[in-house]
Amino acid sequence: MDQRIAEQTIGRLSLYRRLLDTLMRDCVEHVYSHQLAEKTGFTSAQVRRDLMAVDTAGNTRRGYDVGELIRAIDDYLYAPSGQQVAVVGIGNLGRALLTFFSGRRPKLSVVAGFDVDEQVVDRVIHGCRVYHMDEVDRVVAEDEITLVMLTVPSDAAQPAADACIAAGVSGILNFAPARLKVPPSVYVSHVDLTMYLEMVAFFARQKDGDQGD
Amino acid sequence: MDQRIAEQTIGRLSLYRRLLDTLMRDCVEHVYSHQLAEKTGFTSAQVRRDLMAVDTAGNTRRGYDVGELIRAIDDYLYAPSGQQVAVVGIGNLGRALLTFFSGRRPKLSVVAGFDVDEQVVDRVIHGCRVYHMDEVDRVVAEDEITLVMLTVPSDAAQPAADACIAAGVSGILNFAPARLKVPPSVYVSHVDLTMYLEMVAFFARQKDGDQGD
DNA sequence: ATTCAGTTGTGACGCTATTCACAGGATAAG
DNA sequence: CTTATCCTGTGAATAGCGTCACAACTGAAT
Repeated sequence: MDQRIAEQTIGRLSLYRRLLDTLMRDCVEHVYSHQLAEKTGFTSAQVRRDLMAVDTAGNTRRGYDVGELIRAIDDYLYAPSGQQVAVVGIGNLGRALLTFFSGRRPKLSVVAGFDVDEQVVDRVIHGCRVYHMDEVDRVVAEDEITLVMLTVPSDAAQPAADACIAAGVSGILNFAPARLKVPPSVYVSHVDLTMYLEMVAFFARQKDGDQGD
Repeated sequence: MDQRIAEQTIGRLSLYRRLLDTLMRDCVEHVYSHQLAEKTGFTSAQVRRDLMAVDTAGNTRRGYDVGELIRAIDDYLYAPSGQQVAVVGIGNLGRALLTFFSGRRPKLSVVAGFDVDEQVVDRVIHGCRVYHMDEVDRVVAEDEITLVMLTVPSDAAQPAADACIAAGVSGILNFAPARLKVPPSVYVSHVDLTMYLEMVAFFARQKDGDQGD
């Protein structure tokens, strides 16, 4: 974790990492930067630039060794012991996330859910126990949860985030359509579905207008 | 829809637009760029720069008129008649999106779902009829659907996208962890949940290491 | 041994988005 | 009417990211 690294680079590394899994499964041993570029839609220079961040060295004739590259990206991207994640807000979206992430990435385990609705508290969804928000301090400490995905209604987002931060969470993936204020020691990323849909609507319309290109 | 506009600008305009709704509800009549900046976390210069794209003029003493600004952003961002949206892939995430967008933005109505599973086909979820993928051509034409949200398993993503494009869709919001190849007349945006979570994991860890700032 | 084709790693460059900074303008107060 | 204040709109400067292009290298073929 040496110097300042661009968010975009981390995003692309995560993408390469997933692609490498499929290559590994297909028993591919080596891969060129231009092949990774082809599959991701970036340029080969971009791929090589990104891989400079991780501790690896491509062979100038065979490209990158798939196994070695996976190890290098894993070392760079993931905590050795993994990180535990909770979903806060067990509505439709929260449930979908519990299902989606169940066993998807080995180093990121979703281990708990939180809600305030007695109807879902104490239920087990996809192997995850749902706790009442009142228990967030205890459960976050006990299960060493460092990350939460926040899927509560927008007016509940800030208080819920505050509670999680007080409990010791250091990263929040926020799905509520509200901007969170957090101390500088906490990292927040906003996944704003409404914004994404409006962006697609705008640019799709623009493409329709331009007819092609 | 004049000249080339940055994707980020459109995203921020969508954000300002939503914020303005709450101001309007609170009967606020005028707003300064620095107030919008405060609420969104951008700089006031950024806000003013973004608003240059839309047809509006702030008053140098009172700031922007809230109603006037809403009108200007709406004119710029939305098709006068609105756009119809479909959800393709009615799993947990698809259902969550149907619920989430139900009546959320007046100019973007989710009007249909598609799936291949006979168990969900013909059911009505949150006011949306679910059709079989075989009917995509007919339904897209009849309901004038121009956008889809794609929430199918990753190996079904490309064929599903191709079918939608053939039916006339011009914008795709793809939630499947797969990069889509589409003709240049179609706009695609990838919402890669795994990537977002891994980014949060990385930067949260980095903040933990740095202890603050 | 030599040549050759095709790759990596990276300094230099260029482009685009953001921020700075200030001229010009509106309003309220005196 | 004049002054003081605090805003907007925007040209210019800056920063950040991605691309170019090429030296250095590898291994296969001859």
